[in-house]
Amino acid sequence: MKYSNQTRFLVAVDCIVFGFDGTEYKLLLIQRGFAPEKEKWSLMGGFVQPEESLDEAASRILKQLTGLQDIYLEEMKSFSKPNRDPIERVIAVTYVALIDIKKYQQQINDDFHARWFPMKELPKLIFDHQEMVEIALDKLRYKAAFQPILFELLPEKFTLPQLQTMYEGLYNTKFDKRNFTRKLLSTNLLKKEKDKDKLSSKKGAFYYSLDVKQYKETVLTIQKIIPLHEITAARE
Amino acid sequence: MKYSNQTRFLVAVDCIVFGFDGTEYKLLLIQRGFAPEKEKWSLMGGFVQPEESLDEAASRILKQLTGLQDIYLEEMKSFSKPNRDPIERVIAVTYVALIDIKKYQQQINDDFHARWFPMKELPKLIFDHQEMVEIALDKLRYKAAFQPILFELLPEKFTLPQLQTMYEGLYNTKFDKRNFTRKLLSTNLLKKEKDKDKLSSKKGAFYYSLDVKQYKETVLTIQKIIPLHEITAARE
DNA sequence: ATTATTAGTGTAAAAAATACAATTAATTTT
DNA sequence: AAAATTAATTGTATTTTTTACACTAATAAT
Repeated sequence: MKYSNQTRFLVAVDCIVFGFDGTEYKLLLIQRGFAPEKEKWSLMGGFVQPEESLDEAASRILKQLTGLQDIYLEEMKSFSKPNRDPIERVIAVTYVALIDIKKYQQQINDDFHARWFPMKELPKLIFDHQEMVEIALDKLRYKAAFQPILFELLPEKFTLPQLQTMYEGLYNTKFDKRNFTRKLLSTNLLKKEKDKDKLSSKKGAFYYSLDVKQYKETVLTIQKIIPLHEITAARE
Repeated sequence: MKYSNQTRFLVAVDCIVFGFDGTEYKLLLIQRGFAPEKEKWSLMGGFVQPEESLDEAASRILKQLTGLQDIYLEEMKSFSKPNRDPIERVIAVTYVALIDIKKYQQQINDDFHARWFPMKELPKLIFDHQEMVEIALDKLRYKAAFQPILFELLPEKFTLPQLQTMYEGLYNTKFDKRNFTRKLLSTNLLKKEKDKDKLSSKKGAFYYSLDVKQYKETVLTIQKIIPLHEITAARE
């Protein structure tokens, strides 16, 4: 027994993978391996398979691309204009992933020709992928203003100046460092380590790490991390 | 030219339609007209058609159900477990709509047997529709804490006590009325009318209306309407 | 030893949020 | 007509949060 007389569609998942290298935000792109638009830069995506949910499809695709599992991954929005793919109608559901660039290993499988691009130097992307990235970035700004999700971008140990650079980069602004660190420390998510990062200054900056227990308790809690007027454009 | 060897799927849109009658929140449900689960209560949904986007499909479905156009409607989340529909795999994308109950006309087409149910007296719903509603409600709580979207639920003219009841109902709490009205008036979204609603009290409460110009400028702006500790669960 | 560079820190003022209760307007009852 | 009832309306003082602002500390390079 089936639903008869209804059209069936190709459904794809496209992953918008953001990274942060301590200085700037980057986006992970691949060179598309098949026509149309072969060799053009593209988000990592793939067709949904018969026995997997969309979440599972997104995890599978991300694992293929990065070799990583258990990374931050969240459904964002569907893209479904009938002619968005010139070959055939494809309904795309996008997912946003946040990963620590340093954890990323160019995988077993280098078939994808994946590359990190600084957000300010993105190449032309296929189809509506540019729009997907823009919306994803806006939503990330919105979300990160209330929930401490940007920690997903950081390595185990990071410094307060790195943390601040990360937030300043997302909102394209400068924060006063006394007020910023006071705010972030007041979340109780940070544990001060004993050693310092000496790479970026003579004095060296103490490392901090995420208090994972606190984080798990708090990540779903709403906090005002960033002044609301910094959030400008699209949002959920 | 087509993408060969890929499985195609039925894609449906399901609409979670919230209303508020001045006292309590309600959900618009229909009795499903075909098997399986014929006659059971269900969200209003339908299959995506070949030449429409998902947004267009949602608008079409909502128009069929309510007779209304140009109502608040936003994509929420996909639901895609392979066996969520016992007949055949269907990937559902949900939309949330907010409508003024008083504008709703039981349509030309009464075929759907649509009915408003108080949120606290929902019947058993088919498939995963109950989960959809729960998630939608959580996301509405989140969103309404920052953007003045609940006005979509109100008629042209409403009173401050009604407004407060609406917010208190969503967050299942009580607000101090001096503080609450001060907060809402400070948004500059409200215009005081000359007449009063005499239905719910002897003294009568002045009507207010939405300043539509201000609203259009402000609706995408983030404001802290509700204390953050009132927001508990799911969010975008 | 001096210089250069970035990390780290405290306080006062302003703004926002909260706690709190008496008065007013109109209808209903006596 | 007076009294009682009911819900709407209104202000202030206190606490909390946010903002503005500048000097000292540590180390490497010269």
